[in-house]
Amino acid sequence: MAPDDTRKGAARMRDVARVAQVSTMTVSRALMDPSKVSPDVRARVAEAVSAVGYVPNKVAGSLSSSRSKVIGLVVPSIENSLFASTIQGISDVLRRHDHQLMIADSGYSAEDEEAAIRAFLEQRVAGLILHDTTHTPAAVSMIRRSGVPVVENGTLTPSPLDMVVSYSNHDASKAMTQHLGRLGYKRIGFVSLPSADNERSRDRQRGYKAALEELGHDFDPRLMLEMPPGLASGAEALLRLVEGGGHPDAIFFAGDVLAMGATLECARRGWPVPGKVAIAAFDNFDLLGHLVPPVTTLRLPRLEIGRRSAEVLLDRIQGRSSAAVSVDLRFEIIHRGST
Amino acid sequence: MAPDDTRKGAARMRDVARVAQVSTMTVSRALMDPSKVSPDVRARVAEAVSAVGYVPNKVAGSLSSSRSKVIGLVVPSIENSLFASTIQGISDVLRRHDHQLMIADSGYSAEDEEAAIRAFLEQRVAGLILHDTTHTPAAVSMIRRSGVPVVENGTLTPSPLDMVVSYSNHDASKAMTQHLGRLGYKRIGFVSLPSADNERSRDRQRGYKAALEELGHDFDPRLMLEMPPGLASGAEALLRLVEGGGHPDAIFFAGDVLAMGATLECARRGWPVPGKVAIAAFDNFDLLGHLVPPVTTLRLPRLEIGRRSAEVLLDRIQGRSSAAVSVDLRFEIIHRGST
DNA sequence: CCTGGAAATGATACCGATACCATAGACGCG
DNA sequence: CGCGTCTATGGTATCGGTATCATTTCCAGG
Repeated sequence: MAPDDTRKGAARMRDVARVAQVSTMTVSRALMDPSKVSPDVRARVAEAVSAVGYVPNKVAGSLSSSRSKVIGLVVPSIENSLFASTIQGISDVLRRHDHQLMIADSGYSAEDEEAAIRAFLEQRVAGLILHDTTHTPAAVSMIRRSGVPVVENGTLTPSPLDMVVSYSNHDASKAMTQHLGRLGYKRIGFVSLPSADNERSRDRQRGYKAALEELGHDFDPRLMLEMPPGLASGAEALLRLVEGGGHPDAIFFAGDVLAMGATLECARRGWPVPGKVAIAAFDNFDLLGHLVPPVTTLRLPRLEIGRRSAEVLLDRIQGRSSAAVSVDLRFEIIHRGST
Repeated sequence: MAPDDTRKGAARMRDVARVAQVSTMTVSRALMDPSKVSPDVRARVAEAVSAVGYVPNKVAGSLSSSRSKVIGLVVPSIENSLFASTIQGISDVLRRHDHQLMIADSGYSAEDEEAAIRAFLEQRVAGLILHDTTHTPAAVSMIRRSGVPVVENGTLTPSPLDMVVSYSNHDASKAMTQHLGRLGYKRIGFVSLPSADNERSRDRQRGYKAALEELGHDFDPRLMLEMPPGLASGAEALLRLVEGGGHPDAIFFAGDVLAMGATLECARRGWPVPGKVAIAAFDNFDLLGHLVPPVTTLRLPRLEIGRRSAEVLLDRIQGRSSAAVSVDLRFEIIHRGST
């Protein structure tokens, strides 16, 4: 059967070429870099493209040019809304630069992260953004061999794979603890997520202890707790610390939505905040500002982390930079009624 | 220069083939369908793969086989945590089936949705999941011509592009309104998102009116409002309705976090809920159950929508189904203290 | 012992673009 | 007027796999 216009399936570049009466090479140029083609031809190609309903095949394009416009992102959990802002920031920048975003979640497991990374490398992504800063050895070696640029953004790790964009969890935690100290609180409790596989969590704990030391407070293990994330978990942590013999006059919740759960629990019990106990949070959910009382927290540059991650990655990909990059973004304390 | 083991760049299948002393075709088979090669060869190939650090190139594979394992998802906003559960559900199922997820957001604009769809089709995705049910004509025609299977899941639209997985916004809205009626509320207010480009919002409005009719209540335009999403917006809606002459004794907030903003505003003002006004919500943020008072809301199958969307899409892609699919998922009313 | 067919493997074309180099014409300048 | 140079365009190899068909080997069954 001779090829004709009625063939099934998507139109290919050669169909456009035939209609426009030029070679495929010229069509390719007309689409990639119109300045290299005469206005006349450019118009004929444009016409032919819409006539045949041509949708370029980037798979073939990527293979041929060994370039891709896809970025792979691995977050611990998609459902956790804390990451949503960062993802949005990445997405915004990528869209502006005509790149695509692939997402996978590791479920907080380094093995699943490795699998996700492998899948992305198989897709020959142009770059990777990883939230976590701890990886399996296999993942590290795959990434190294592939030569793909990487941005990590969970915390300002001292030994990055490649580039880092984050804020310092240590400094933020320390700053908030000192803030509480300066407000006159003497027995400052601290609740974080489990630190076992979580460098961020460890950084926050170290920051807390560093601040206590500078404040001249003794560290009291009865005032420190690790809890899984969640509203109920925050409420439970509150009760355990308040009734646990440590007699806290303030508690700093450095983990996902824990502070919210604790504040709501106080409301349910009618405990005055900060009368009974002061509460400070780590995450900047806007909701915290609307609770009664509004909760003191940190403003973390989550959207900015996403944006900058995408930007430094694109810079590297497009050869505008080659140096090691480490971007330390600012955080800020938002003082509110709860402390 | 003769090819040798020290060449730069990623190892290719032919490198594996050389080391394993077989043809590339055999390597391909050993990786794709091990049952088609002898155990001996299978072992040699496996060894060679790790020896050279081979990472298959799916770009080349997709081009050659004209199959892909990438699914494209377009949501109105990534940052909006309501979609996060759905995305998580999709991601979970895709991971189990060895597929990848590409995400784009439309920023609630049909034009941007079209651009995202075009980009996905250029990547030759195997399937599309779209949250919205209204699309530009160009988007519709591109999708049709491409033959790519599509799932829409914003609402149970009567005229889907292809497959639908959702719950009925109309029925859910009606059910909640009737619930309020049965509780004895006589002047039920209703706040939704702008309906102009939003079929979901329109469905909810129609459900509200249908319920009023069945309850024998007259529709009072002073009791109905459209507001943009957001906490502050919910607070404002509350004030406008309460002080607007409609004298509501209950308000049903059928839009993102509006109910939360309203409930928190009541707390700030010391208005008893439901003494001053009862409040019901549409979205099932778990937070709503922890407010004081806990807020009556709907349990919507967000995670399930994601899972089922991915499942029906994969079924179609893998040829296990071809019929039109419309999955109507259940919702549920969670009665709490606010009503 | 011959033959048919299944199992294992290989040779080669091809997927749909882009890279690279060649070529034809136009134009400027000594 | 000849030559170099630049612009616009095309021919062809190639990216790294998979599809298809051919080939070889081996064994069962008559």
